[in-house]
Amino acid sequence: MSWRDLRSGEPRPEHEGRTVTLAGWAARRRDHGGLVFIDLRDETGVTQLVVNPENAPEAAKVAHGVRNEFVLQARGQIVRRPRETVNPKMPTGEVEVQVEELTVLSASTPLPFQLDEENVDEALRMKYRWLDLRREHMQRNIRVRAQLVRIIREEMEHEGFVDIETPMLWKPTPEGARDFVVPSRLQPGKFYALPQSPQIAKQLLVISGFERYYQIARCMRDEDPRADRLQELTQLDVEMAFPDREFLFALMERISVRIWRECIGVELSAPFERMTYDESMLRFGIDRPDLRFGMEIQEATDATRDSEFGVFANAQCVRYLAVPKELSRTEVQALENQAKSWGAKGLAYLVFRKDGEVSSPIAKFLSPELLEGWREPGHTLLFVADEPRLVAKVLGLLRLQLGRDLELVDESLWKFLWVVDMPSAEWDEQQGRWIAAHHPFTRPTDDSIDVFKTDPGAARAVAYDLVANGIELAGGSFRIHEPWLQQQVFDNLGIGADEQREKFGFLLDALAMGAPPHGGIASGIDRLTMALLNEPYIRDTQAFPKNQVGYDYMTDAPIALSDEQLAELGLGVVVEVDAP
RNA sequence: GGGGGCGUAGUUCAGUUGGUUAGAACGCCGGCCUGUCACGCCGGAGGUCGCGGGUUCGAGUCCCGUCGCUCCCGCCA
Repeated sequence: MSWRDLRSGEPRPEHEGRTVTLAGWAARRRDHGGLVFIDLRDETGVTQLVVNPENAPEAAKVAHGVRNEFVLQARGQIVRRPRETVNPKMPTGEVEVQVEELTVLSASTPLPFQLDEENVDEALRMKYRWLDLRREHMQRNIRVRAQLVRIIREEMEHEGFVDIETPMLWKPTPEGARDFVVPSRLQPGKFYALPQSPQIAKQLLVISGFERYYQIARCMRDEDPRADRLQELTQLDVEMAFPDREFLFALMERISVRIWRECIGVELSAPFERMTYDESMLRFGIDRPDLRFGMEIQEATDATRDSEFGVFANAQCVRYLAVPKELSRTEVQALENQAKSWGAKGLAYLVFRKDGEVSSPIAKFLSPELLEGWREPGHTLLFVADEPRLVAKVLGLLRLQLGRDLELVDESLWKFLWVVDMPSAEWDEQQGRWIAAHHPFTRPTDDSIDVFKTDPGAARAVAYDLVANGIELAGGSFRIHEPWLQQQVFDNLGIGADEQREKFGFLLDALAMGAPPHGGIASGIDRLTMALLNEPYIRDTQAFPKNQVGYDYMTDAPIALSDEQLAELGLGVVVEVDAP
């Protein structure tokens, strides 16, 4: 049977006189005792039903009993509304349906929250996600996400990339993020891992002769979620043989331009700007700079080397932000607390007041020439003195926070850029060793291969990130295709020969059997949607997200397993935890 | 693991210096209503103020603890 021959967003004056059947949800009922109006909603829009007891007494009886979110089917005639009752606010506002038959296809209990309510507690929204998703805002997010994936697929297919699925059950790897592990019934006591990314699989596919691979891939990482990152994510995963960085950049730029144009009607200018990692860290204190506002980090290490202020004179690095506001002591105090929570030991400041005065507890330690050089009336200089990486981090975070708080950010802008010449390795404070900055398969630049031995921090990789408005949208690299080089990089990272064999033997074997030069890029679909729609929370780009501790309000997952299930898997639970 | 914020009807919130029976709006229930579109009008139900302890004649309010959520740092190759 046919449920409807017209959808709720469609009725127009040209349909006048047609008898149609509509079906959808009762968004709102206005019951006048006699006449009843019902706004019928489906995914295409809303149409007003009018039920008149004089014409349709049975339908009127049904209509009186309709409540919010009942699912209805209505048969009736499309009529032009009397001129004074036209509703210009709705696309179908010139017409309405005079209902002859009204059927309740499905009732609804009273709702835990109203669909048009704002600021509803997120836990409640998640518990009743099927209601939450009915809201216009969420419908838009999920649909735009689908649209963006469609554009990506079109572009990838157009360039001859082949869509290949890779396993969800893979080998646990201690490098990188924590794995979600999966026990095995047929192999008791052994475990798979859910993929953090299809990184090795896609390299193997290119080695297999699929010169251009792509996948819209699900990835899982057992790390703490944030507003902009979740344990489960979806990424566009790309790999190609005989890689060409310019080709990959142009491809991603083409995809970005189409997405911004077709989804939100914004025209991006490509090619995107490029900036080296070092420059980004120096000027913005972060590897994904937000270029929508200035207030760049300023260098003061040499200038303060001989100052009488011991903190400056003795510090490895002194840098500052020139904040375009005379901050109060209270404001500076709050910022200092913030800075301390990020690891700074303190926050020195100079306020250049508009009246020409300088107010600062440290001014007396600084030479008049220095102060004159910095003088900028109406500004507050915020200094951090420490080792360079910490200085960059703290000032970078302060810059972002002040950019938001002082509304320095021009929200109308879209500032895309490529960050290039990424470092090869990073010092891991906790482990006390160098670890791969991107991943251990990333290709060092030719002259970095030897540099690593003497100065690991200076070694660069053929790696790049795509950044928009301070959000990392994509990241990729060229990979190592020579077994000897891969072994050497493993060596450099302190992964011994036995460990290499045990964890990555299959990769080393594959590299030894005709592996072409290859490289690629990956782009988080959730993050992309978030950036595109200016959504503050990445959760609202997924249909069924989990909360900050990985809990699913709707299904109650994760749950404890029964003793039988555990026994079958050969598992025992050591730590008893209460259900959330 | 650490720091900040929040927790009061179904929902969103208010609740003064600690002081009568904890309020409003929306939603829900009943009644009236034939041109509304956030329909309107009348009436009603609905609360362990997250939980536990303390101070006090008296605690939603103050103190301590705890739980939960959220934002951030760590972590996220």
